[in-house]
Amino acid sequence: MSVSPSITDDLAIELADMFRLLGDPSRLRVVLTCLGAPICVSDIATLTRLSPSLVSHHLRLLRAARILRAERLGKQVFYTLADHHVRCTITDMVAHVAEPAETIDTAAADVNVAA
Amino acid sequence: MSVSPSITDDLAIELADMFRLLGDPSRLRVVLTCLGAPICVSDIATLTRLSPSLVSHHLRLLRAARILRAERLGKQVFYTLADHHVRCTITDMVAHVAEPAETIDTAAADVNVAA
DNA sequence: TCGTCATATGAACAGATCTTCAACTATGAG
DNA sequence: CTCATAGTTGAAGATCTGTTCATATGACGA
Repeated sequence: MSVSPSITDDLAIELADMFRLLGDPSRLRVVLTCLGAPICVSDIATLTRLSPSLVSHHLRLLRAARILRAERLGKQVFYTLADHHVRCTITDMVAHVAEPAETIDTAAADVNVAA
Repeated sequence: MSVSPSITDDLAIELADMFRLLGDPSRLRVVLTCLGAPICVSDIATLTRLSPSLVSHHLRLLRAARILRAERLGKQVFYTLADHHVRCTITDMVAHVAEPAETIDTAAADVNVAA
């Protein structure tokens, strides 16, 4: 249930890299645009109201992190989510921001600090 | 199933804020330290090998974003995850970085683009 | 081949942000 | 009250990062 008994620093860095990529509003909007059917760069730019250049810069980072996947069809390149874990991650975070009143955590009941 | 038909820019900004907070290695390590039982600031500092001052700075941001929750017991302040959505978010992202070979997405199967 | 559309890339600047250091508040013991 | 411990806060600086502009690549049609 818990993420892991002990998470190495390397994993923490890798994890942080992923979250950091989703942590920019413009770049996140690019990702959100790719939640549905595969979409080409110019359409992403139109929907997000970002310049094609900027979109391309962001797409390169998202591709490198395997958050998005690219596929060329003729002149256009279509982008989709690389795997469903990213979708779940975003869904969970949406649930978090959507429930401001929910502060009662079920887990971590007893205070048992080792040292 | 999908996150939402259309996500507003405000939500995107709010979402990005959350991800950005998890996007720093030091700050993420602070959060990871709080995955288990409530833990006090000095213990977080020891485990993460960060200065108490820096830990406190990070904790303030994480508290403000309702990622962590604080509770005072005597001189010490104990921190825990504010809700389970954050735990899920991290778990999903761990799954993402742990499975580099998984590039076949179950959703978004057919490429059905007009253009 | 040439021209055009779609996308990608590199350099450079402005703005944000992580970290440190010092000083400050709060709680409890003697 | 005084002291020590635990934690917080503010300012300042070095670093990183998002964005823009200009240029380059790739693909298709004439």
